[in-house]
Amino acid sequence: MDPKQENHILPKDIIEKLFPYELPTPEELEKKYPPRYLQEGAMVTRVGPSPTGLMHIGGVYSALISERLAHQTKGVFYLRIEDTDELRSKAETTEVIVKALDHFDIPTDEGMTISGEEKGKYGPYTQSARKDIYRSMVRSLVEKGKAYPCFCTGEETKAMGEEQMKQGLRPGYYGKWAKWRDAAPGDVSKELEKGTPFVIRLRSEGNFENKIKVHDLLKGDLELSENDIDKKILTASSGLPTYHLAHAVDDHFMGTTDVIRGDEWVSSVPLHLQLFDAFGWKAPRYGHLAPIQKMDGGSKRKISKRKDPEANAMLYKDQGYPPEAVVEYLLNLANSAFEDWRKANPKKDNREFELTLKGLSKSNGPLFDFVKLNDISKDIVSRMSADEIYEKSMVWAKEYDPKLAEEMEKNSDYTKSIFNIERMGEARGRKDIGKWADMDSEIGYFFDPLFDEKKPAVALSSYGVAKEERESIVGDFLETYNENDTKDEWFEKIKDIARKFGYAEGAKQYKLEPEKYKGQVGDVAKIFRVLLTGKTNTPDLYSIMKVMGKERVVRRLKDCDSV
RNA sequence: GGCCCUAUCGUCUAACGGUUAGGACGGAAGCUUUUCAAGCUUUAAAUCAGGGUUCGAUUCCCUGUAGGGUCACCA
Repeated sequence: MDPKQENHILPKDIIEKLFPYELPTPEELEKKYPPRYLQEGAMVTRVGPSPTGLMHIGGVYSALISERLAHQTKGVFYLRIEDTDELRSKAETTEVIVKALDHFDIPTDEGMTISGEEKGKYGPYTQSARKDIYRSMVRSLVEKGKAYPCFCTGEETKAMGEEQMKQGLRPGYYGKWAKWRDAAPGDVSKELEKGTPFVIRLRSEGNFENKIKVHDLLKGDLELSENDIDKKILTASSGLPTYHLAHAVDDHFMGTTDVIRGDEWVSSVPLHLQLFDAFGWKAPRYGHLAPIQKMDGGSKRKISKRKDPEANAMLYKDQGYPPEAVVEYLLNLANSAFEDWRKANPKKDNREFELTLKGLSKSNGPLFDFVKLNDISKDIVSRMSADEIYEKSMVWAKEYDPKLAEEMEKNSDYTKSIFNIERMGEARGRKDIGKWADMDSEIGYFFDPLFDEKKPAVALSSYGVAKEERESIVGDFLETYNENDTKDEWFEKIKDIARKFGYAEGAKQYKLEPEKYKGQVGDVAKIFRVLLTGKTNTPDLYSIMKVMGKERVVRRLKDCDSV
């Protein structure tokens, strides 16, 4: 042992008082959590959210990347609940996290499950249940003189930081500011006697002037200063570790090989390396992800749990985005080659896309783009069958739009034929529904009770046609309307009406000689469309009439008198 | 403010030091037996600025500028 360090080792009896617990020894822990036997190249990754009641979309993003990397290499992906913040953690909200991962189909091999039980041999997977492990490891550090107790109060350290700032110094517990670093054992005893609360700090041997080279999986080679701050690693009274210690201890005993985490940890890497080194462990590889950002006023900023609803992963469920749409959007952010892959393999499961470390984009923080998400989502829905849409949207509607769900359920065959419009026999359907929350506006009018609610909107729609003319047009149509007409026959009748009332029978003729006509056949069709649906943009009108059935069509058209 | 990282169309991003700087979303235009959507065709749109190094720089170096991160607690 380094003789210099030996001088700082506290007497045994003091260490006993520091840790008056029955604790496992590090050797016992090593035995209990042996190395994992995995094939060469297998990655062990994890996601470590804190249970604050919300799952952040960024958490889903890093979980997704971690999960894909692990499973593509036949490794292990696990969930660890990081609830070491007593004030903010709410135990019951672990469920939120588990459900979110389940919703986005990000399967975990170990950790808390949806049934509320833990699986895996490296548990417990909740940090608050691992206090003895942290205490044991911190004690071993103290025994080696690599950590020590500090009795400063929060106010004291705060005041110290302010003083340092005032003097233009780097704030932090280091150098001569590290009051308890070399305290005499007697002073320590005295405080212990008094029962002064204390924390354990790492005795840093680093020098801020020294640079270390770190290879980041995502950012490449980085040059960082050594850590010289005696960081707090354990709150003695609660036995709870700080993130830093918990990270080192847990990721070591749980066998993590690759840590994918947020950007905000980059500057802590030297500390973490120091910690692994102090324990004599091999550090994992690190990959730091830039945060997803949004535009706020004129500048970019990280999307925040508190201010931005879109930060909440469950928002996307509430809105009825198919989970795979969100996943594919995130995959695309992670690696833009995904887009090309998807184009080349429209039908494949996105799991077949290989997310390589090399391909991960070195983004500096992408802006969340809802327009793009919508496009991806519409594409995914357009590839679903009518039955699939029915099933999935039903699950959503039951929770979020009971009225719509009721109608859909009562009229299931009718609803499916609605979804089949411009979908039957096509490779892909209309690209109009992006999220289930769109359903009410996109197809709600098919159901009489929902259509009735929209009537005021129908009345407001401008037809561009005088009421009398509109009524004669509708009257003419009803005289010859036969619901068994083929599309061509049906369209001929519409054209007849158009001609009769002075409209061009096609857009082309109208464009050639606009002065000769009142409008074109599309304007005539629009009258029927608005009367039937309350909208100016809908799927193919002929199909709509077919699906609605004669009775409903006639009723709604006749209704035009009252509109 | 110190330190670290980053800088390509509006957005997400490609491009061994040699490309007409590519793609996607969005925009615009056109085509299509009715609207809307899709589809197809076309199109506008970018290397932050200034200095180097080099035959040649989006790419390497320096400076500036801008953005992000971090520096008390929390994770």
